Amino acid sequence: MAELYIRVAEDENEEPMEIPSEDDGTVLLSTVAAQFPGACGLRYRNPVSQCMRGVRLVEGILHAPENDWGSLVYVVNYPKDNKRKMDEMDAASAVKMKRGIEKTSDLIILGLPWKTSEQDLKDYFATFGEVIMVQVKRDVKTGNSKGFGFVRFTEYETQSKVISQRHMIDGRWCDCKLPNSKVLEQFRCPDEPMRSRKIFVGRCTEDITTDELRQFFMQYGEVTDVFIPKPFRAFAFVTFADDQVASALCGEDLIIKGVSVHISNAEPKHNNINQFFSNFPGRSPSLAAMFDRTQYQYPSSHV
DNA sequence: GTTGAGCGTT
Repeated sequence: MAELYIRVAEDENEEPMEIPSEDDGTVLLSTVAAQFPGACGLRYRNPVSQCMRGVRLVEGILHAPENDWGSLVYVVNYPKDNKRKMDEMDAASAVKMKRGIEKTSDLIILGLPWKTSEQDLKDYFATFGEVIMVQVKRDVKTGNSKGFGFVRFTEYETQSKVISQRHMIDGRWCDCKLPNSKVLEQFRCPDEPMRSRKIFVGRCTEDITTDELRQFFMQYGEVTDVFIPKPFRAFAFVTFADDQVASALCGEDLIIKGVSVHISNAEPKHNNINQFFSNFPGRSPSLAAMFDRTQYQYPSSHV
């Protein structure tokens, strides 16, 4: 079935290097990157059409075309360009390309019946468009639903439609909204440099390993470190070679192994507007947003 | 074993 090694080169005309595959026939992007630092994927020339084709990449795992790598030579992709050395602007724009102009967010679903399951949610919301994540928040001890959950769609249009109306789910009216955390982030200045190469990955589940985090985040840029505190505390740190990659990811919700993790600055504890305003019951998002903006009118050297 | 406004085990 699967070959032990596949042939990979920086360029179609260069001498290929043999790279080992996994037992299931897939190839880890990290294995490719071990030989070609900064690699973010593979492509190959389709012998029939003579066009270049991309190799499927899912969460750091490269999948053989038609279940067989064959003896083709696979060419390494680098972020944005074929250039091994990307400049700083390219690093940031490569990430921005990935998230698009109108990015989708997790939506909070309020008012769920206690009995509603994740499958129920998926079945219901799939009638609006492709669903990539659903969660029902539960009591960790009892497993009982807390009556709210989250959903994420592929298409921004689907998200807009879902927000615009009420939803009858299992006999109760429910509301879908942007979570408060997102409302504040909307006003975050995306070009504000962070100067840190390290990101905080919140809402991790215990089954996500350092290897999986590394393989997942490699698609955005070269990963130099992954740290998961022990004992388990539901978060991790990932460090990139390039601070602009880290900066561009901040505020994102990314889906790893079906769970929505939240990316933020790695050292926000003392300077977190979100937490500051969450101390006020009846807090005003617009007030928070104004405060947020004033933060960015000052040079960040004193922060 | 209950409940019905909220905000996701930093």
